Amino acid sequence: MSKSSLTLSPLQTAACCSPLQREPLSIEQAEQVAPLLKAMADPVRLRLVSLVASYAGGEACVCELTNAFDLSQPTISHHLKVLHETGLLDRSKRGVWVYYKVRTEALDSLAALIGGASA
Amino acid sequence: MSKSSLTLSPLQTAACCSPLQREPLSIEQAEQVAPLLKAMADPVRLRLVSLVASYAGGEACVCELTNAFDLSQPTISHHLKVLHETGLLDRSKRGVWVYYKVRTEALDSLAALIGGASA
DNA sequence: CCCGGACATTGATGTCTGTCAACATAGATA
DNA sequence: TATCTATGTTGACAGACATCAATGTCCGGG
Repeated sequence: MSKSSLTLSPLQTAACCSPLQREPLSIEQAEQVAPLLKAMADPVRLRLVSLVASYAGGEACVCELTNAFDLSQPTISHHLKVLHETGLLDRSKRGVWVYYKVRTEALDSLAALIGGASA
Repeated sequence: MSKSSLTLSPLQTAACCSPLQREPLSIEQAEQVAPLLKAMADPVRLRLVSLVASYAGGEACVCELTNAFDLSQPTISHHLKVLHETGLLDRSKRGVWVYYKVRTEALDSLAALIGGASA
């Protein structure tokens, strides 16, 4: 388990490169960024991210999120895990509840990479 | 899947909604945007997009792109098809060659949706 | 100390996807 | 027309993924 290539935060991956349209991505850069986009490339996870962001303080507990979907609790838990492992959501446990929070910097870095033609 | 929901251009999908972090995506919005992200959520396609953008005039012919990868020509053709069908690349045939071009507006819309910096 | 609720993990399953080899098509040229 | 080259299409297959039911874990209250 080579930690070195797996412990990259989204800021290190998405923010590593100049915008897509500015200069070609290297193979390695592309392979680092792709998982981030893959994590967002799911309707449920897209809604999860936007839902979490809409809650007070940009935080939501799993129970609230689970209720917003017509999916089983393990499925939601799985999606949240994906979003957390890619660094798009932060996780904090308070008592019995687990709260997820959007990592704004991560999303901003991704956006800058994709669209930042003028940035 | 009904056809009516598949004929939406990326500008109609990504540009349809306010930024992710601003207001929760509806189920339909999420299902329209996800394919766009899915199209970009592949290392090869990411590099294809950035490569195309880097060529003169933001255009590149398939032969040039194929040479840049260690993949078969049908595979590259497949990826280009995906990117074209989602509206991320424009296609134009000139003589024997086919040129692909980045649709900047599409990428910008996506970026705006994710990062919500520029509204 | 046990029980119930909140969340995660596991194992199974059906579907999607990236890839290639083989074949098809279209345009230029002799 | 015959042929070569550039590109797209098809069929097949292995690996990835979304989902659920069942089970496990952690914690607070009785």
